This record gives sequence, structure tokens and C-alpha cells, in this order.
Amino acid sequence: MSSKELAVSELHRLIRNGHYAPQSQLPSERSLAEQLQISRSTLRKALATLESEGELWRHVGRGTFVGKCPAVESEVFPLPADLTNPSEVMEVRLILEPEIAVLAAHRATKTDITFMRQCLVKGDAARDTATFEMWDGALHRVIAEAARNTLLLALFQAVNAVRGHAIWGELKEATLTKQRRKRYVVQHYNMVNAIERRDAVDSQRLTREHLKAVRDDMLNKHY
Amino acid sequence: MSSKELAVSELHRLIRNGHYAPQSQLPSERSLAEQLQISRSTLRKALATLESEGELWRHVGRGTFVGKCPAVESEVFPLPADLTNPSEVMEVRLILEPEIAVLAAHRATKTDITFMRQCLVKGDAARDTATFEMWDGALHRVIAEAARNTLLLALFQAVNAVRGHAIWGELKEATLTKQRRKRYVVQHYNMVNAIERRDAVDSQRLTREHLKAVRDDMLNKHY
DNA sequence: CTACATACCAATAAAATATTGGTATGAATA
DNA sequence: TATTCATACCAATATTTTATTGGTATGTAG
Repeated sequence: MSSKELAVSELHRLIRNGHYAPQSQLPSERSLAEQLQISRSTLRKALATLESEGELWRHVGRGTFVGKCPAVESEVFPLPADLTNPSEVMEVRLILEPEIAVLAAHRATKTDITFMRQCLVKGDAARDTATFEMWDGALHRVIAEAARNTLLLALFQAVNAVRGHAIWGELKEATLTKQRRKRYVVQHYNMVNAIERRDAVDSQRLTREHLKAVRDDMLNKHY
Repeated sequence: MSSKELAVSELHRLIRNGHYAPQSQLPSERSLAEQLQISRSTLRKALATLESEGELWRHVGRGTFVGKCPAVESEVFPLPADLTNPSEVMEVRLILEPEIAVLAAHRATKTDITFMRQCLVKGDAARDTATFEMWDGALHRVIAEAARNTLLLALFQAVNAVRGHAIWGELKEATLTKQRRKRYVVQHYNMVNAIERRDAVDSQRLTREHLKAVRDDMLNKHY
């Protein structure tokens, strides 16, 4: 067995046994060559083999890393979190989410729907607001994913990010009485039922009604 | 007149006459003091006055700049430009823009509508695709602005950013025959007419039809 | 009281240096 | 002849160092 092949094996082993964790950075070529007691050019040949097998990736000036090279950095877009307000956010949600429900009614998989049902059960059983909110969020998100439009999902998540803000959080907390939660749970069940039976029109209508209820509860009581 | 007041006057004059352009950086306090032949502490008093009047802003380590301090850096969200596709983008546009038109029909100002009309005239008169596209973009943008929802405008702009991509640009170029442009111009006029007469239902319907025409021309001819 | 000169500090920008992978070359060894 | 080694150099990137900037404080002079 050649020097190179020995190095390939040893590096393979070190990666497999977790000595070099996934996504972690390996030592530099110069120090790794010294550590394995081979020349740097031999090491480079071994690394090239491992890279071609998808075990690691290398980048000039950065280093050598375990695993697959991360996807190209996404573009980013500015989000006017400090300039918008709850009313605008609800208005946007009322535009997006009923249409998301239409697409979800057409495109949801059995797995999607199973998870939606899980969210319903967990949300219904929640003992505090934070838990309820978490499952509420998860439900809306899986519906958005079920729409199967990457861009639309990104926009949905951006809107959610704005909702996550502190000023908004206080409104949520004060609004979510037990009575209202019960009503939202019923509305959630109806939405998921409509999606499951592939009824796009009902999905849209029920989502719109749910969001109007949320909006009215939130805005009328406090403004 | 005191030394400080003289400095305030002189700096005021230099800013007003454009010697220090809007948003540009002034020389450092040390060199400005030397230039005006006053002490740095006197200059600082003059700068403080001008800053309190909104003429300029100062930041430790960065410098002194003409005009108002820019808004705090927005939060950003990732935009999946490399993961979406023309079909998804059109689907999202068909969700957003008809609803934007509804809001614009309710909320557009006379100034908005005047500018919409200007876009129509300029788009109609365009002699090449790039110019037409520019006025097309400006029209859609002023409609989105007329909806008067900051968050919705941000989402609209995000979708536009994705549209601006190279792979997308080629599709646009091949699709825009003279005949099609003529048809789009007519559709644009109808959309603006509906917005102007505050007819939300027609605005929505006409926008949807326009976008469907664009989508069909774009996707059917090439896929 | 105003203005000046000077010293020092925190925040930021710019410049310099170090580190990383990539390529090339020539010599030694099996 | 193929493999391995040692060495040199370069481009890309990261880190460190130095310079610059506004901010504050102090003491002196008019």
C-alpha cells in the first residue's frame, strides 16, 4: 500500500470516528503533513481523493473542512422590521396565507398532513402560551412548506421574523386568553381538514376567517 | 460675532454651496480646525450646533458627514435566488400583485397616479426592450408603493430582485415581441384606469389577467 | 466666559503581516 | 518509471497591528 493510500485510510478513519467532527476544520496541510509524517504534496494527493469522494472540501485561504461544501451564500434582503407595524403585518398575512392554503390543499403530502395533525394535538394540549405559540407557528410553517414554492416560503418566513419582534410579542401575550385559544384550535382543525380533503376554496376561506379573528382580537382590543 | 459663530456660518455656507456634497464626508476635525484656523474645541462646538440643526452627523471612529444620519441598518432575511425558478416567481407574483392592486385602488394618491401615467407614456414610447422594461418596472413599483404597506413593498421588492437575475433576464428578452409589448401596454393602461377610478375589483382582475398573460407568454413558449 | 493647546481614550478604518490552499520544479528513492 | 520528498512562489483569506476619527478632560491665556 502506497504512502498516499495510507494517508487516505488514516484520514478516512479520523473523520469516521469523529476525531474531526462534521463541518469542523482540519489542521492546515502543513501541520497535517507533519502529523502524518508525509510530505505535503503526498498529503495533498490524499486530500484530493477524499475531496472527490465528498468527504471534505478545501478553499484557498480558508482551510480544509469535513463534509460537503455549504451551498452558496444566499442573497439577503432588507426587512423593514422597525418601520412596519402590526396592522401592516396582519394585512400581509391576509394576503399570503389564504393563497398558501390554496396551494397546500393541492400539494400537501401525507407526511405534511400527518405533521399538521401532530401540531394540532400538541397545540390543543399546550399548558402555557409559549408552547401553544410554538405549535401554532409550526402548523403555519408546515402549511407554508406544503405549498411547495421556495420563494413563497421565504416570504412567509420573513413575515414571521417580523412577527417575532418584542413589541409584537407583548400584543400576543395579552391577547391569547383561554377562550380565544380554544377558538383558534377549532379554526386550525377546520383548516387542516379542508387541506386534507383537498378543498382549496374552503382552505382559503377558513384561513382567511382564522386570520381575521386573530387580527380583530389583536387590534380591536388594544387600539 | 464669536469665533464659534463664524465657524458655524462658514460651515453652513460650505454645505449650502455644495462644496461638501450631501452624504459626503467632511475632513477630520483636526484638519478642519486647521483649515478654518480655529482650535479643535471651538470647531467641535460649531459642529455640535450644526449637528443639532440636522445639517450633519458625527460618529466616533468614522467621521463627520453632511445631512441626516442614515436609518439604523435593517435586519435582513435570506432570499433563495438560486433555489427558486420562473414558475415559482410567477406564482408568487400572481398572489401578491392583484392584492397590491386592490390596496392601491384604495390608497393611491394623485401624485402616485400621475407618475403611473408617466410610466405608461414612457413605456409605450420605448424604442428598445431595456427601456420598456425599466418603465414596466417603475409602473409596478409605484403601484406597490401606492398600496402603502411597508412590509408588502419590501416583499414585492424582494421578488423583483429575484426577477432581476441573469437566467431570468434571458427569458424576458426572448419573450418580448413587439406584439406582446403592445398588448402589455394596453393591459397596463386598463390597470391604471381601474386604480384611478378606485375600482378595487377591476384592478385586481386586470392585474391578474396581465400577469397570466405574461406568465403564459413566458412559460408556454419556452417549456 | 471664550478660546486655545495638549493629552488621553474608545470606536473604527486602513495597512501590514500571517496563514491557507494551489502550482511548479527538481532531486532522491524504490 | 512512478512515487515521494523538499523547496519556492503565488493568490485568497484571516488575523494582527497601526493609524485615524470623534469624544472627553485639563490647564492656561485673553
